[in-house]
Amino acid sequence: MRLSRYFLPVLKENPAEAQIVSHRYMLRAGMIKQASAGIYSWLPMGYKVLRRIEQIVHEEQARAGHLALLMPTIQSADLWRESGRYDAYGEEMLRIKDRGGRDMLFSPTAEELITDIFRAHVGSYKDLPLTLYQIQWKFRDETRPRFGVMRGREFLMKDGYNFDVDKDAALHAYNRHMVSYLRTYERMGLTAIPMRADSGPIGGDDTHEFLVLASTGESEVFYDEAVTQLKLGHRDIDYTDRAQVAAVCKEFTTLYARTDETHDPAIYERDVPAERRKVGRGIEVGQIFYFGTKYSEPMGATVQTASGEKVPVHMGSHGIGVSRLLGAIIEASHDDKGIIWPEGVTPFHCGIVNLKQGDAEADAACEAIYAALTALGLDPLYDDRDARAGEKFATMDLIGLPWRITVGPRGLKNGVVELTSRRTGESEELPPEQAVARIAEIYKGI
RNA sequence: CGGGGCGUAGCGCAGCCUGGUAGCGCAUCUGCUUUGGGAGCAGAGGGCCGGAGGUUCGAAUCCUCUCGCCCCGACCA
Repeated sequence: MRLSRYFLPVLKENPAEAQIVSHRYMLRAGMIKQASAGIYSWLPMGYKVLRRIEQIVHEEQARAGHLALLMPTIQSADLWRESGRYDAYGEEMLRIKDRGGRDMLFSPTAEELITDIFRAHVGSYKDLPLTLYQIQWKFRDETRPRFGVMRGREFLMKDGYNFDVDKDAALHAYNRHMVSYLRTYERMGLTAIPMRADSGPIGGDDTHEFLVLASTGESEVFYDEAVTQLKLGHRDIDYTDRAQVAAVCKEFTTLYARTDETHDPAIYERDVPAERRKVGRGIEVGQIFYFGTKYSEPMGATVQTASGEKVPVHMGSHGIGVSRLLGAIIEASHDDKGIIWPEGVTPFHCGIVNLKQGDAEADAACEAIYAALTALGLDPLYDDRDARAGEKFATMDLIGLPWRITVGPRGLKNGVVELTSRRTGESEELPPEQAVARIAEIYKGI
């Protein structure tokens, strides 16, 4: 993409309403525009990152054997009356009447609808296990939306639902989700720690929240410092292997890590050596639940077992806050100049800064680098504006592309361009072809 | 939902107390000069001051109502 042809309305000054860094930078980098309280338009660059995050979520869900589908945002109240949640959910649910006076709602979550789909089409234990998920907009009419996309009223969420024949199988689904989530967050450059949590209105016995440590987080967290060192890495995982998946979960949930809701000082002090006890704040970027037959029983979602008996299926639900992740990633990765995108989610793989637009040699060198990167399947952003170097650098720093190739007459005289890491600020001079090769190398396998 | 605050040009703000026909910086457009970290000079365009009533000869400014947004707290898969 050429910046002169792109829509990137960057702001030089901080918008008054933005209090936290991710909100400020998302507005300043031209990623979002507020439409009303807690509701945002996603401008091209914000939308690009959003889609990138979605894609990672999809890929990791597919790897775990889960199936994508899409359910409507507007749902009939009838199903919600059946589960009893139409009255129980409260003011957070946006209620609407259609022209026929029928009660409708904007879905805050989809247990009812997915259960309805399941009971209509599945009747045998042979069809299990089954895990269906979607990435769809949700609406929760929060009394006080804030922090930009971190706590909006409308937000994009991945919500998944597993259906299993018994509790053991459902707990395997739970574990499978935990592992797939760990991998998902790691690919985005995040350290998200699973913490034992409260089940809240969804109900159920087992639930973990995934927290990204950040000083602006809404939850207070207590943890063993060693938990932040755990890494899934590229290890091979067979998601159908119950023992292997359970072992990974054990590895990641044995060390103490809890939110203030479930924090137990006695256990904390008993199990965590004093020098490793950490108290901080975290951003909740996902949660997984096992809730058994809470919805399948009242809604009649049953399967026949091998012995011909009809039993309610065991279910769980699993969410990732996709739009919130943008905020969380920025909170976890920025400096005083702007965003620093991890390679896994960056909107463009690298920036090309032409220091002297209009100079025949510099223009030609930039075009050649642009073409070479594009030919390799990479997506560069070429700042071809007729602007001064300082402005181009400031823009690149703000929007946070992890790598920058700087091209100017001075370097070209010696046959070199500059390759700069946004994260470390370190620069290296090398011939254009080598710079291109280095970028290609960096993104191999990401 | 309780408490506090703010709506004036695309963004950031001043003017309001003490009514007299709207201003600054950045951005935008034109021209010239510049060109390795948000350039300089000269010129130009852009706002019925959130909305509706009221007081007044006259309202951005005073009064009433209303809408929107932000902050702290409560709330929150």
